[in-house]
Amino acid sequence: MAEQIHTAHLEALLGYNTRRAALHIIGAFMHNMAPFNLRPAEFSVLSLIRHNPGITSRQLCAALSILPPNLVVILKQFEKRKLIARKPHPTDGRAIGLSLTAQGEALMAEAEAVSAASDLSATQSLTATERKTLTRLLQKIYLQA
Amino acid sequence: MAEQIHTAHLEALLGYNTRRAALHIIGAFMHNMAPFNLRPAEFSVLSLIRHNPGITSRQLCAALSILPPNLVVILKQFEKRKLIARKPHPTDGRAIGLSLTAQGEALMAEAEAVSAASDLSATQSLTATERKTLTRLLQKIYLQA
DNA sequence: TATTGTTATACTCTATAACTATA
DNA sequence: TATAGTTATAGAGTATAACAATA
Repeated sequence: MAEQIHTAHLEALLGYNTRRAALHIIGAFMHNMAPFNLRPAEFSVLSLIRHNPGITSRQLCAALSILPPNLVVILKQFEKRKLIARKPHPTDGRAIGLSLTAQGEALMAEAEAVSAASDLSATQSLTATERKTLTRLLQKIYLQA
Repeated sequence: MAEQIHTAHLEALLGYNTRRAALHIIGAFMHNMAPFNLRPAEFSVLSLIRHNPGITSRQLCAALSILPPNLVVILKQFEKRKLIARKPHPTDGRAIGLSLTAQGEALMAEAEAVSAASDLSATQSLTATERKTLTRLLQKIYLQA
């Protein structure tokens, strides 16, 4: 019962290690973002809108691998919270350009600072160089193919 | 509309990068494991039972961060598929020791080979050295604290 | 005909409360 | 009283099908 469990075989898999590390970092993220009432997907949507004013739903879905029906729910809540504004797209009558309200901008200025601090805190066992190396290798995986 | 979306701010977050990479690798894993009818959590449970015969539910939950009620469902299906056997624990009457049946052993011998191949294929943009470095850094994150 | 945004809905994953039997 | 295992259920997260408006 008090025996040591052998996990070496699982720990040889990059899928297992990546998932465990992601859960660790994102767990801290969710805890630190709770005061802002933002979950990971919601934060990333607002962040992309902030740095790409006028972005459309379709572009958000493509960039974040979110399915359109699920984004609709997120944007609806943001509008209710007065964090985003919808403006007709200049050239495409079907599309709608998204941008942050002053309130959304204020929220995200704080939230992005907290997210960076949370990231550092959750990976404080790494040196700055190791963080940079890790970032490069992870992006090599999902930005290829 | 055809504008380039700026994702630099998100890509500076380790949480974002780790999650995207995990989704990439685990997507391949699920695709390759479909013939075995094993999803990620199910595979890891069977793998731990295989390399730790006699392991208990509680030990599985602790090692894999699975909540007991969710493990019950998984084990019930495994028993229906005749992949695992339950034997009373030698010293603790409350606990039950888990082990693979011959059928479960045969399935996992194949499944673990496929999982390793899937892992390599999903990270083929990395060199062997980079994979080793990545594994070390990821484990440093979630095995600490 | 293809695409943007939307609705409704289903399925999976994860989490909580409460129970039983053994320690 | 504490722990191992279980039941039932609720909540997120993710997925598919089908539609209206515009290109």
